[in-house]
Amino acid sequence: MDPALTTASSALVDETAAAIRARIMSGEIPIGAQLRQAELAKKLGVSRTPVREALRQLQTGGLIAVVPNRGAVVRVPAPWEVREAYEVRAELEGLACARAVRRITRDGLAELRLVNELLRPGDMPPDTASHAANDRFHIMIHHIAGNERLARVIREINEAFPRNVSALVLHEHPRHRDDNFAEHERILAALEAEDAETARREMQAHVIEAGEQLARWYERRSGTVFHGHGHGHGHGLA
Amino acid sequence: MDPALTTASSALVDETAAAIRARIMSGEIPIGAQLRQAELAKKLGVSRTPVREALRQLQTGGLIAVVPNRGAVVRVPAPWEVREAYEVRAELEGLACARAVRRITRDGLAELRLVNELLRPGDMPPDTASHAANDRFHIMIHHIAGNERLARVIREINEAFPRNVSALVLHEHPRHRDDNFAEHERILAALEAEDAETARREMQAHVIEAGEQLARWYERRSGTVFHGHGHGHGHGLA
DNA sequence: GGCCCAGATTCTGGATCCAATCACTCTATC
DNA sequence: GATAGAGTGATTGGATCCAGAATCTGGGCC
Repeated sequence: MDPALTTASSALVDETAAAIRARIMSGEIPIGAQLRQAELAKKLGVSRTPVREALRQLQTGGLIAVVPNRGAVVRVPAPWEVREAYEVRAELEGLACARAVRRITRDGLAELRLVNELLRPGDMPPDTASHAANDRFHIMIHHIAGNERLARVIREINEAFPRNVSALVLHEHPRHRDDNFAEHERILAALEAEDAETARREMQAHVIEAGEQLARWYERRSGTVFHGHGHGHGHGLA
Repeated sequence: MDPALTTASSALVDETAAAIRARIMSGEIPIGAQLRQAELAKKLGVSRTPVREALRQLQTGGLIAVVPNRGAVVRVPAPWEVREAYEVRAELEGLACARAVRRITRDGLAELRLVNELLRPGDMPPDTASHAANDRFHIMIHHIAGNERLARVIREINEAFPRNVSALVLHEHPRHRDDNFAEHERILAALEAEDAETARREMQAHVIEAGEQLARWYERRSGTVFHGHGHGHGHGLA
């Protein structure tokens, strides 16, 4: 990638941070769960020091919250936070799309279509693989846009919310998958037509819609689930 | 502010990070300088542990680069990095402006004008105070926009580049100050006219222009200065 | 029977210790 | 005289130690 932005660091902390982030993203460590340093250290086979620095990194990213003398917890996003973040993301993904129109090649467009075909309704059962394809569709556009900072900021926003929830939302109703696919198709059409403004608008609407679904999920969750009383129930680290 | 996004953490590391960041931002620690943990710890009156975690935080922000086993240095931004970052920032500040149009009050507008008056050409000599006023002008708009995530992302982008350089650029030529003031005036006019699209466009152009000036400064620097703070052939010293 | 206070346990956060890595220097050889 | 190599010094990174804070439990009191 880019040697300037790729802060290599000391490997161990970055690997530790990546490992913890992955477990949160996959839902293995659920939102609201306590992150005990000693437990993570033992599980990952390192001492507490790298774990502490890794947690600090994740805290900066906003994925977890560290309260003084009380440790770290996986943040439970409030619905308004999701809407705020996705409004920002929509603007940025719109920009990425507008830039991509001027830079995309025929091969790139074909590849993009290929990825989106994986999301065509009816083709496959709702699983995590199709959600990965969904991510890849967006990431490919960021790459085509050719602005590393832009891609990085979007990625940082996404990393503030566990992906398993997004996957859940995408698949909880067939309607969502159908809409998602159709929106992607409209974006592809605008890219092919080299219509930057339409591409931007379609992508913005697409992201806002996804954010709204996600926000509604968190709304339902806060309405139905007692978030609290988490005194050492299984932690889920296996 | 917001208890959810304000990751309070353990105070000491955050204070340490803020202190180091401030020294870099002010130019007291120049770009390219080595950041030795023991030295910083002694200077700040803490042990190396909080310093290490603070450096990790700053690394995540992109202000410094940490190379394994070789310590941290204040990053020297490449011109293309500045242009990339400011293109993203322009988009986001444009969004902030568009949102602000729909939310600003008469009092808010008056306050904004007052701050910008501090930047009127001829009123004061080029010093850091006027650059602080410049920052405040933008931050006030972010606040009025009422999207904390948006404000935070913009702030994070700004914190990737030392502010003293921005101040330097703003004042290195009277022309820059004049342009800067005039652009702010156009933004204010659009805000007062409740013309969201014009406000957005003016702010975008304003930020892009500032980014271009900053990028040019780094271009000149890399052309004239040995970057590497060269002890390359200095073995005969002392 | 419920509430409040005190002690003990657990965990985080700061400091210190030690090993490993890297840079720099001095020397020996070509 | 220049270059390659070994040795030494400095600095980072990982592990351990210790103190402070919070929580949980148990007992006493109302």
